Amino acid sequence: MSVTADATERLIRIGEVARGAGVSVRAVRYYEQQGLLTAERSPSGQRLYRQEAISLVRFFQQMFAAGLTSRRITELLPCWDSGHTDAAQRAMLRVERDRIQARIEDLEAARDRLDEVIAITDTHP
Amino acid sequence: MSVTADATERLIRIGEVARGAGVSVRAVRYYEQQGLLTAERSPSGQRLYRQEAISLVRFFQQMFAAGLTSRRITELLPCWDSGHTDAAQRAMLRVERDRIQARIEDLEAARDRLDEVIAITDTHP
DNA sequence: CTAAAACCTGACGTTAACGTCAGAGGCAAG
DNA sequence: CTTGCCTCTGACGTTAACGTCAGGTTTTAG
Repeated sequence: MSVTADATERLIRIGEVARGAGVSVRAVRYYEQQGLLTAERSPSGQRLYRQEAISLVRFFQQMFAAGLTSRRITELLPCWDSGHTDAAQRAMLRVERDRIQARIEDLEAARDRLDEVIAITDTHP
Repeated sequence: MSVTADATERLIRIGEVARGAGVSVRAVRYYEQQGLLTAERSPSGQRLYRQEAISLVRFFQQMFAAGLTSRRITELLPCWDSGHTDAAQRAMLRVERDRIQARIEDLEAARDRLDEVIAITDTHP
């Protein structure tokens, strides 16, 4: 599962990446601008992506949803872009994991709070 | 547990509310501006709050953390401000509860994703 | 009485992840 | 060849919950 380009791989344009991942074309360009995604260019200047880009964008969306910033994601990209990680990166991974876990617990508390209100308003309309 | 003011209740100023709830004074003023919180005024114009305001602000924070907007919170306030709720409000409560639940599941998926990466980078440094 | 601390009302600044618009070029079909 | 869709590069607009600063009044501690 090499990450390096295969000369025979079919390259796709930005619209196909966007549709495939369920985001806007603008978003894909934004990811490139933030250093999350790189693309080759056709002679005329159009961006050309490998298939992998689609799942990568989906992954970005998932991390965004989890509250990570594009900056943080950029810093953590080497962790699965290559097998090479240092201690600092592994530490950052755990920090983010724990941050997500904490947010989950906050949300569960909020949900339980709303459940109480719902129970009261249902019994007591 | 009436919500109406008790003439003998000790009123507090905005700073005490902010410290008590762990937010900024600016935030408390913002909540008033958004219609989340009301205050009496002293003759000189200073805001005076009942003790209840502190737990109310804490509750706002919890709902903000859960992704509710101040607008949504305003719409749902009658659900526990008074015992009087209509069907539309109870429906909104459930919509928000389900939204939170969905976010929890998204975050759990993101957390599990990071756990995988952590496992790999730990075994495979 | 005085100085510090707290409060007041505007009103502009911040941040992140895009949306949206303008103007111009590129590409497959008929 | 031209029609229609896709893509390009700027560059300004959006949103939510405040931060922050200015300039002035009020309350409190000593």
